[in-house]
Amino acid sequence: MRVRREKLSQLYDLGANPYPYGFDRSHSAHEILADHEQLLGKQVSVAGRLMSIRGHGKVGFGHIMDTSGRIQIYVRKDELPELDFSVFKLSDIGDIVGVTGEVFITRTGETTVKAAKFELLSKTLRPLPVVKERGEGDERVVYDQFADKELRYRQRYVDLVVNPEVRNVFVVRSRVVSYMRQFLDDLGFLEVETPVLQPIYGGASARPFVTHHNTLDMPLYLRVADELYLKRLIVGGFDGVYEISKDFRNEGMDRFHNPEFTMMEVYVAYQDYTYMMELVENLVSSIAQKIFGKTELIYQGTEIDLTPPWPRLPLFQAIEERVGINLYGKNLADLKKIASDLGLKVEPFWREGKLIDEIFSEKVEPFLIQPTFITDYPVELSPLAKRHRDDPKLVERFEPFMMGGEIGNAFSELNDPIDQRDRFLAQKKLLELGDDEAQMLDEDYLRALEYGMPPTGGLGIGIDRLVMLFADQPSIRDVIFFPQMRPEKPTE
RNA sequence: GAGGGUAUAGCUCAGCCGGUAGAGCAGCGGCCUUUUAAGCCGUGGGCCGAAGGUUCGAUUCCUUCUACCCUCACCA
Repeated sequence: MRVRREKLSQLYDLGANPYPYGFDRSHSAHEILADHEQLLGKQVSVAGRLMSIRGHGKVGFGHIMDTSGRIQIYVRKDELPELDFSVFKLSDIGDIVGVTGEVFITRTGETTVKAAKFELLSKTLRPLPVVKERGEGDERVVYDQFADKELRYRQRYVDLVVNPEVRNVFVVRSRVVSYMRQFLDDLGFLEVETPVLQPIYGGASARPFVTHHNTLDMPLYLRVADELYLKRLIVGGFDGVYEISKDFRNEGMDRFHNPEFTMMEVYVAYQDYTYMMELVENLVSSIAQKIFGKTELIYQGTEIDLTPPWPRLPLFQAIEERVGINLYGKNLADLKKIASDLGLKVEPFWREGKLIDEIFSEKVEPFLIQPTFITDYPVELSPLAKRHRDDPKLVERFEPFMMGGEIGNAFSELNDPIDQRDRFLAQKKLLELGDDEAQMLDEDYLRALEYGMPPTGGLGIGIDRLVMLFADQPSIRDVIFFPQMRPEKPTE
């Protein structure tokens, strides 16, 4: 770094401005490579980060990288102003530069810009980890990777510069969200925003983050879900609303969980959960269609076929197929015995719903690789879902599973205010029993339901997990720019 | 929370059975007017994660701590 600062003052001495105000680009690197036949001999301007330098005395080569890709540049002492050549000589890998000159093809056949002007656009003071590559495609060997995962997550800006495939993950992420938005807009749904800071949290079983508002002198919770506010908007008369936003859950972190994560929730009046199933499979498969041009993809070496319709499998049937026991109607003692016979560590305070859920997550979920809707959950697991039309012990709920994990949650929304109050009261009991994830009773939400909510289908989809699928990434940290980390130790 | 792993140069890593460190790349200086992991010559660079212990002597063995990674648990 000291050396770079010296170079900086040398640049000032030469009369060069290491931090100018702009640069007019005529082409991106990719455009020049793609159009090189038309552009041969023509003047172009490109700008980007200098990723390699090969000096040869009075000549030099280098590659500059912009968002679109890399292009080689060629600098000859006798073909550009003396100042520019001196500036080139003082350049380091990582510097941001602009080059103007004509396109030609080198002896070795690479399309290259021969500099008539070489301008420094921003001098770097920290050395960039240098990645060198040799070969193409499968033969490609990368040297000196910026490989330390911790550093890559902490200094994502460096990761993005040095590891181009990382940038692509986030391009995919952006496209997934944008196609999703387009899909929902095309259905005529309204994108809305609801409070992140909530006096009462609800809509999911999860521990919240708590904060405090000074003026009102009251605790506020960061939302764990958007659900209850979006349904208030359905009460208010919108036929379809959706929100794409961050939710916050004060829970553990692993490759499927980050304390803040992105959720899409959509609510549609006059529809039920069967409509939402079709919506999910059409939404996901159409995103695949737009990204890959087909509805199959490879995730971590396994082919996943997203072509609708996806199988619908009732929860109890799914368990029975895997475990060989039908858990429906079993009492608490039976369930405990079955669970421990299956090798699960049973906690004494678990109730029927929790036991069924545990058996399912342990024995069935990991095997749900291909997209599958698991349907019809026990009522005690789902305080906001409407009872099943054929069986009051179940609710009309489904979760889409794939890659051995859940990517969403949906139901026919409970709009009976009296039943809803009873469910809240049951949750309250759980809360008192020590279940710190049980939901709070929300009087205002009940009041909204008492004003009448139409039959409604609702759905939440975990965007991060969907992006993991589409970008073929093994961890949620790989699809979040700045995943949560412990604070850095104050060094330096 | 439990178990395992890792921590050595800017980066990636080597360093056996204890004798205070090495490679490639990057850096710096030089030569080189079509190179592409450019080449050639030269050169600087390390509190071997922290603290303690064993020992004549610790990067190496032991303990503790810290950070990160992985697996499990928790968390749908």
